[in-house]
Amino acid sequence: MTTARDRARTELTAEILACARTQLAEVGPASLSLRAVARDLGMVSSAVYRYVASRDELLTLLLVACYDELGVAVEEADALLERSDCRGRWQAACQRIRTWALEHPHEYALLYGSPVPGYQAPATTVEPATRPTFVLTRIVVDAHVGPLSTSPTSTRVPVQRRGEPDNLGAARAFVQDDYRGRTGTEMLHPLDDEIILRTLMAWTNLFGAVSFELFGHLVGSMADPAVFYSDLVDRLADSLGLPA
Amino acid sequence: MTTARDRARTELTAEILACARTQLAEVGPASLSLRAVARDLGMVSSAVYRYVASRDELLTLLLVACYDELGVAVEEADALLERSDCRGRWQAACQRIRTWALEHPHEYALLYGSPVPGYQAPATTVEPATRPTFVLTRIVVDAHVGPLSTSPTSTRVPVQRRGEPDNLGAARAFVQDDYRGRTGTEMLHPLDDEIILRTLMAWTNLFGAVSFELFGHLVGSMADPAVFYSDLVDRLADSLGLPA
DNA sequence: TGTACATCAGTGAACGCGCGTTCACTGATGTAC
DNA sequence: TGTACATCAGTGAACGCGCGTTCACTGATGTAC
Repeated sequence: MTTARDRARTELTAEILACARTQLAEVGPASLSLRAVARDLGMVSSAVYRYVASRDELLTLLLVACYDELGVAVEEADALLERSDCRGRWQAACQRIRTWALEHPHEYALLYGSPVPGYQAPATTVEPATRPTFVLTRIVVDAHVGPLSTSPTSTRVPVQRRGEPDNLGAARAFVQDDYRGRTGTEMLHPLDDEIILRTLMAWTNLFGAVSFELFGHLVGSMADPAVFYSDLVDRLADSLGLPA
Repeated sequence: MTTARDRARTELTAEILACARTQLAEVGPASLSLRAVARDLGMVSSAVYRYVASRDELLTLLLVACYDELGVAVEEADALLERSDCRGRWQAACQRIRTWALEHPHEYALLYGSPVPGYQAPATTVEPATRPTFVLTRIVVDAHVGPLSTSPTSTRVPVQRRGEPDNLGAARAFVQDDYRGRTGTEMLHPLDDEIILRTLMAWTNLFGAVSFELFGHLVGSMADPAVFYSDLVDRLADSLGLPA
């Protein structure tokens, strides 16, 4: 049975998180303070400890919340397009990453900027962190080996050569696990290592470009970062073999 | 005339900077404190103000020092190879960026991570910041339009089309200014916009990959980030048309 | 339905710590005659 | 060369601020008989 206390508790926990989100958006992750959150909510600082064990736990909650928010945003952008329109989906997802970052610079910095000093993210954050990335990989999978693919066997030369240590095993397993989880079946033929590698390159390039723009490194190098980013997204789509 | 006071002053200023560098390397930019520097040097905290106007000025000095250090490291790595060996130089420069970052994670975070809360970098830092990047662009210039180039006219289609706003003007001007500064002459024919754009993409990709590795985002995606990075560097060299 | 007890939210004070910056002062190092 | 003055390095105390976390306590909300 859910009592009034229970309801108040879940409500206040939510309020604390919301207030911390506002804080984060205003001052950034490093300056986030439990006391400030308490002040904003009109409580005494020690009262917050009824809801959150420590500042680090609050940071963890924020980390998860932000990864989820970005993940949802990218998923929704992807879902607006026809499933078969892989290039459109790619563009939408990539653009959403950038717009979300520009709308939430401090949150983006928490997720993809320098680690917060003295804070170690626990394992809880690993799964939410994969969420935005999986949207990208799914689009690539759909284009190449998914139900949408018209070219079941790839003509590209895999990067993985006999005798070389397997550097991409983890990424391959990730993609396959996700596919199994979504479809309930195994992938008919695995994604080329060549495509996996290009996806990883595209992934680092996208976030690298967004970080550079957000952290001010593109100033003086180009007139409009948006134009550069769109170009980048298209060229990455080309390199990933996404049909136009 | 240089008095004993003068010598002591320049020495102590250097010691303060060195101590701040050590501090930075240990605790990161956000936790850097004037008082801690003073403590380490055995002075009282207010004494530091004889040498440095404020914490922000100290941060600026560090920013410049680190950009210079990385710049020198990359320049030296580049200089070890034959000037005509553009691909080798590219590999050496790119690898040096990564190794420097791994050796100096907190310094790298100061340069390329989240902005320090409450700190605005002044214009003084702009020029040192270009130093590592220029090494990369010079290699590309040498390969395409410099004295080493054997193909004076490019066959690539420029990105810039009539009627489109000129997004890469700043980058083009930068490259030309640098060339003029180095050689005293104008470039015979300008670098293709296509190549400029690819250089910018490569640039964001390199630092994106290094940041992702350093900030923990590659964990679980690959076995060995070094292998991935080497692969990335080679592929970028390909895309930039650097001869093998 | 009413009473006795247990649970828990929130208070207020305190601990111990750190920070950047200012300011009046001492004493040593320089400079000008 | 010696004296009078100016410059400047470094001291020590203080201001005012913020932080995370603990703890004994009050009072309201729940629960069990």
